[in-house]
Amino acid sequence: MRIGELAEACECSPETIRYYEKIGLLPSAIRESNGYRFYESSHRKWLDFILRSKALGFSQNEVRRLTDLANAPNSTCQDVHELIVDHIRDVRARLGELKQLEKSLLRLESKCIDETLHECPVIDELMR
Amino acid sequence: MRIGELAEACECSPETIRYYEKIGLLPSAIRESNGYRFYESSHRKWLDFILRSKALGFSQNEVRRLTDLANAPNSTCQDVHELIVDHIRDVRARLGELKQLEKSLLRLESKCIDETLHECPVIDELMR
DNA sequence: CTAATGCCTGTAGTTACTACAGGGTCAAGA
DNA sequence: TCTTGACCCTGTAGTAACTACAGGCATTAG
Repeated sequence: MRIGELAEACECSPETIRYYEKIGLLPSAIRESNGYRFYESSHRKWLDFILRSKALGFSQNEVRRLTDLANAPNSTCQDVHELIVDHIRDVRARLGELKQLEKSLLRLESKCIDETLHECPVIDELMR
Repeated sequence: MRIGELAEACECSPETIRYYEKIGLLPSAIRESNGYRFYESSHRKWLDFILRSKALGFSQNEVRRLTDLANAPNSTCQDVHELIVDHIRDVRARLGELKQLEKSLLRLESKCIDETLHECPVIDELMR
């Protein structure tokens, strides 16, 4: 299949596919005689793998490590486990920050009532 | 004070200050005869305002809207309130996504046990 | 006098793409 | 036969929000 079909099948854009190839995340496509990229089902699997990993919040770098692990015959499941545990820690850290943020914002919001700006308590507090 | 002092006082880098000036978020500094930037306490207040807003997760664009509101004499506190409510909605959306992510990752992680990669259930699932 | 700071401008790099510009390819319709 | 439209190609620039130089003055302490 060509890039447009693959893009539709995986629900991403052709630009994204070309980009992943360029940065070496996706193996290069074979070329038709006219220069068009040609893909087989293995490419689709690979791209799906990448997109699913991204959907789980893994960065490009982490996805690269995952694909490397998937390809290395002498790596262990333990390595994958570590990657996931690290990532869960990151996600939890971000969750904590966001919860804190939500609390601060709610406190700020509760101070905000319909008045003229000159007495706006939010601006006052931010300005201190 | 000079840029280094201001940076220390506000706990950010001189580069960040120059950057904020460049994009028009922070009013331009007066220059000493040698070309060095010179700041007064009003600049410090302004920079603090920006940094506090950022700490609350507001984007540059939102911070700009906040500073505009703080400067416009005929705007109402209602406008500020709207900005905050919008932002709270964003934060909550991100919180929801992250929680979902955490759940998926934990499910994945629970499948991961110490085995050789050939049977790694995580890779299998991502590859499908 | 010189070395160490601190300051200046301007550019490039970061992440993960997206959006062109300017061109080639190919099948179907007038 | 010609042209129109839908694809495809490469390469570059833009996004957010900075950070990190490179290359060069200014000032001050020893």
